[in-house]
Amino acid sequence: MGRSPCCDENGLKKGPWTPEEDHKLVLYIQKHGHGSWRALPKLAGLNRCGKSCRLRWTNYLRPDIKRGKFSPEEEQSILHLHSILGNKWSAIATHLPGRTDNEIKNFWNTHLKKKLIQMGFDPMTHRPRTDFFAALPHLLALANLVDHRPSTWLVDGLSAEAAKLQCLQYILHSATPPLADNSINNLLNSTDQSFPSSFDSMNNNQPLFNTHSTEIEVPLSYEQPLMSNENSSFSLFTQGETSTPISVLPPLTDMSNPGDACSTSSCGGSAVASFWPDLLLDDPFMAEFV
DNA sequence: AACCACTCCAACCGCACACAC
DNA sequence: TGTGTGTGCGGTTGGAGTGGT
Repeated sequence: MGRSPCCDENGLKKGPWTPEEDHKLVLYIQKHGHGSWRALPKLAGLNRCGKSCRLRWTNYLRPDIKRGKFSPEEEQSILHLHSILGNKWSAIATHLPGRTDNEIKNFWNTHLKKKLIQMGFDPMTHRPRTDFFAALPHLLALANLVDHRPSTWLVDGLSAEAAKLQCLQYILHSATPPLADNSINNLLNSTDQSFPSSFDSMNNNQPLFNTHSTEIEVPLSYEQPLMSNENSSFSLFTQGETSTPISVLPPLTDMSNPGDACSTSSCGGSAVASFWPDLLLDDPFMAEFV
């Protein structure tokens, strides 16, 4: 099972195709079909390898290829299919008539992937990013809230330490459900190209994640401006399937620029660790975070 | 006008798999 | 079963195009 040597052969032309080459290839395939790609170049009078001919035909010269910008519907389809299939470009292409896998791949890499990253989503999982630096400002903000919260704000029977742990669990857990496609598309279709981060949603006192459903809720601020401060309380923290509220946090008012959290020395490991109970530090996985 | 940085996409590369012998 | 060939696929790259200074 060796590699095809066709592209390694000397004397074969590489690089951009000329109109004459295109014409020869189209003429030959229209007349004879492509048959064996390896044999085709010689038969068609082309100084190219078969692989190059196949690529040129399937990605550019095929008569059923649709060219031009991707429509919003196509964009939505790609997002949906990618969330299911991953980087299976050829499989995605079969659902988009007239589009090639290469075209879809390029569109993904140059547009959609960047949009998702800009929005704070992992383009591979379609979930909010859970890496340390993305999660850290959440952790710091919530840890601060709990630390400075009067005890009456906590549900009876739960210590502040337990609440902190549940905060962390909530943050990490809330990132696990797949992002609903309509949520992604609502974000992508937003006229504001500077997509808000999850912190913006927190500034507007809107929960980014709905803990009672498997879908992530699109904050109202993404779709329409908030009319007032109604619904200003932070969402209930729930614990697994019991959905038992463990605390209700008031609006976040001290996060005018939470993204700056990592630019200060307070971002250091020891400072972060001081917020969390020792049991977190004992856990090898959690120790990675603190 | 010249230069630079950045974007975009056509084309290439190399791996994996199916199949024939 | 092992080997060679043909093809498909996903990742990567080079250069043309574009916009900013």
